[in-house]
Amino acid sequence: MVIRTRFAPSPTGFLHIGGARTALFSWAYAKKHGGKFILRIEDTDVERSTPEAVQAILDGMHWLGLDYDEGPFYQMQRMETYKKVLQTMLDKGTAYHCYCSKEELDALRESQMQQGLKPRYDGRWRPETGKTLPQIPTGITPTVRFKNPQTGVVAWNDLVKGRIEIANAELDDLIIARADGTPTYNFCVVVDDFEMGITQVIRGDDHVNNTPRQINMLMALGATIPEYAHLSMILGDDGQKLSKRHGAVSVMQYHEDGYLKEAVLNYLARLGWSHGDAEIFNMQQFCEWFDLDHITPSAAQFNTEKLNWLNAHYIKEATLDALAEDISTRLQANIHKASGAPDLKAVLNLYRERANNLNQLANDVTYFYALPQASAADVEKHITPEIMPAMQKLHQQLAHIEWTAEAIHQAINAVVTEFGLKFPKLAMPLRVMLTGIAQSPSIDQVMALLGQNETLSRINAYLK
RNA sequence: GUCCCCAUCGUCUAGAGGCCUAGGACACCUCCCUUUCACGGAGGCGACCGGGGUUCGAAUCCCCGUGGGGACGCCA
Repeated sequence: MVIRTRFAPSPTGFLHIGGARTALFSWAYAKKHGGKFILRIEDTDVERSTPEAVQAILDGMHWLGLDYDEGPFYQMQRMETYKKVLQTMLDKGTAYHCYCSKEELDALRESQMQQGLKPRYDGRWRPETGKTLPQIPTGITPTVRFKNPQTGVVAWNDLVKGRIEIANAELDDLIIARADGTPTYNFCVVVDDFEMGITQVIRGDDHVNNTPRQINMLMALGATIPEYAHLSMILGDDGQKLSKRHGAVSVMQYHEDGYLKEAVLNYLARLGWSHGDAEIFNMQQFCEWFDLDHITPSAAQFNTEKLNWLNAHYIKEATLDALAEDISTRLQANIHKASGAPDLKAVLNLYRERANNLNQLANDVTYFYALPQASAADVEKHITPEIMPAMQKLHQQLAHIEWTAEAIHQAINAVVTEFGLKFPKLAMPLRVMLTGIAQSPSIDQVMALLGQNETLSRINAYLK
C-alpha cells in the first residue's frame, strides 16, 4: 500500500511552531515510506481565511524545505464534490435537514449546561421510523446534519495514544452543511481524506474528539478508515499554552530572529519524538529513522536554550559561503562591501564558533566594518594611563611589520617583555580600542583581519 | 458540568516486568585548556506525582486518587 499523508492547515494565521511540527512529521512519514505528502488548505471558514495566511503558510513550509507531492488543494474549490456527496447522503438517509434556528440551539445548549449535561443536539429533526417530525417552519433554510449512530462505540487504535474508545451515545448529530449550503470542517475533512486516499492522518491532538465523528461518517460513506496519529501540543517556554496572545510565533519569526532552518527542524523533530540518544541529525537521517512508535503522548514544553545550542551547532557546520550570504543580509547597509573592508568569510570563520545566533553573529562582527564605540567602563578599566607608554611603543612597532597574525603576535610579545608585563595587560586595552568591547577572539588574529591601517588608526585615536 | 487524553531530572527525553544503585541531551556548578569572552575536554548536581493491588520481581501491568491538558460551534 502506498502511504499518503497530508498537512491540512486552515489559513487563519501564520504557520506556527506546532503546525510546523505536524507538517514535519507528516512529511517525514511519507518520505520514510516512499509515499506522498499532500498539502490541503482548509479554507471553508470564509470569515477568517485570508490569502495572506495562505501565503504565510506556504512561505513557512518553503523555508523549512517541507515540499509536498500533491496540492496545495483548496477546499473552497472543491464545493461541487462536497455537494455531490452531501446529496448522496441525504438520498441514502445518512444525513437529514434540520430547521432549528441558531437561537433555538443556543437556548438548548444553555439549558443543558445548567443541568450539568454535556451540551449536544437533541435530535428533534432526526427522522426515525414511526416518529412525527415537527412542522417545517417557513422562512428558515435548513442545515444538514449527519445521522450519527446512537448506540455502540467507535474505537480506533491511535498510533501515538493507543486504543481510544468513545460511546456513540456521547456523540450528537453534527451539522455538515450550513444553512447557506457550505459544508463544514468535519465533513470536508472526511470527504477529502477519503477521496485523496489518505492512509495516515497525523494531526494535533485537539482533533481527538473529532475522530469518532469522522470515522462514523467515513463508515457511512463506505470508505476505508485511515490510521490516526494524534500529536500532543507544544507548550511555550514558560509551560503555558501557546496562543495568538501568548507566545505563538510564526516559524518565519525564527528566521528573522537568527535561527538556521536546520536548527529549527532538528529541534522540532526532537520535540515529542526520539531515536534513542540521538540529538543531532539532519533531515535525511530523520526521514530514515522516523516512526510513529517513538512519539511521546504527553505535551512538550518548548525550550529556547536547547534550540540555541542546536543553532550554535549548525552555525559551526554551515559552509562559509552560505553563512556569509546570510550574514550579509543581516549586516546593515552593505558596510562589509566597501573596498578594503575585511573579507566577510574570513571574519565569520573567526567568529562562528562563539555564536549561537545569526543576528548575534552579525552584530559581533560589525566592528570590522564600522568604528565601534567602547563603553566608558571598559575604557576606564583597561585603557589605563600606565599602559600608554607600552601602547605607544607597540603602535610604532606595528607600523613596520609584515601584517600576519604571527608577526603581530611577536610584536606584542616583544613589547610585553620589554615593559615587564603579562600578555593580557596589553591585549585587553588593544581589544577595547579595536573591537569596542573586552571579549574577542585572539587579538592578533583580529588585528590581522582588521588590517594594518585600520588597526593603527584605531589605536592612534586613543594615543592622542 | 460531561466526555477524552496525559503524568521519569528545571526542560526535551531513553525506558515496552528483571539489563535501572534509572541512561543521554539542554541548562546549571566545578575543574582543565587559555591572551579576555566563547568554543572544546573532564567531572558534578538532579527525576520514576501519591496510594493500593498483580507478580518471586514494577518506572514499566491494573485500579483509585491528585495534578495538568483538550473537546463539547451553522470555527478549523
